[in-house]
Amino acid sequence: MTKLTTCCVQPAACCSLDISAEAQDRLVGMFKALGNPIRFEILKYLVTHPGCITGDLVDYLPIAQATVSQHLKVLREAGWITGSTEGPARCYCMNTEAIVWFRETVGRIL
Amino acid sequence: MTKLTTCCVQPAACCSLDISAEAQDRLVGMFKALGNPIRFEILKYLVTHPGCITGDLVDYLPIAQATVSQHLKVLREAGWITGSTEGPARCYCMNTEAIVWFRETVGRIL
DNA sequence: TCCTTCCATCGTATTTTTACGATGGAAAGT
DNA sequence: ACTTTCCATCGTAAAAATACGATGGAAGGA
Repeated sequence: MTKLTTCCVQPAACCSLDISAEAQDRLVGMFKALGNPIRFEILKYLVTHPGCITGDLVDYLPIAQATVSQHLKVLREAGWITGSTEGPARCYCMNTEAIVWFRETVGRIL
Repeated sequence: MTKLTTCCVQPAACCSLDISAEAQDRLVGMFKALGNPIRFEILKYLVTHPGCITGDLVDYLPIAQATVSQHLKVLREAGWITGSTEGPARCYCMNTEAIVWFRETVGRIL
């Protein structure tokens, strides 16, 4: 291994990189899900409009309903949001626990 | 706007969502770049092997040299890492400033 | 100068993502 | 029971990401 340390500082002592394979998969999935402008916009919208339904997002976003649903599914599967049935509609919220976990995990390994 | 707040809690007072369009683009780009298992592995490797060269990563990762270079470019353009020429080789390091910015921004808006 | 090492970029094939319209299921109102 | 509303899913087209081998440029050693 060639090691050249003249070009950058050593990592801080806090960086342990102690992460299980499962946690890493989960984390990468969360990164991937938010690495899309529309999905980021959805999460932003949910911050200011907690409990809104799919139709609200369809009205707000410049894309078709089917596409919004698809993005919501990605965010749900990545754990960023939760959806619950409210009569005929579907109510979406941020998953606060997941967000806390994300922040803590990123803070721990990076 | 239909608002159903029975299904989730209100957002914390800390969540301002105050982010410029440029910052949002940068943030989404950083999310996107790390939303790939290989690139996450690269960043992890750089934490424990700061200042390593491309060849080290090529030896470590199960993919071709051209692909490693491509991933390094993505991480560089997203701001996660910096590369400097060290003779014929190329030395890579995490971009500490960018990581701090990422952590702070995520903490502020989510 | 010539050769070797190191690695970024090009061209391209394959896979994945993103987007849409169409369809249908579930729930509420008539 | 019928209709309407709401939205997830299906099928598919287009765009983007990912992977590879091949090529060539830049730097150092022989």
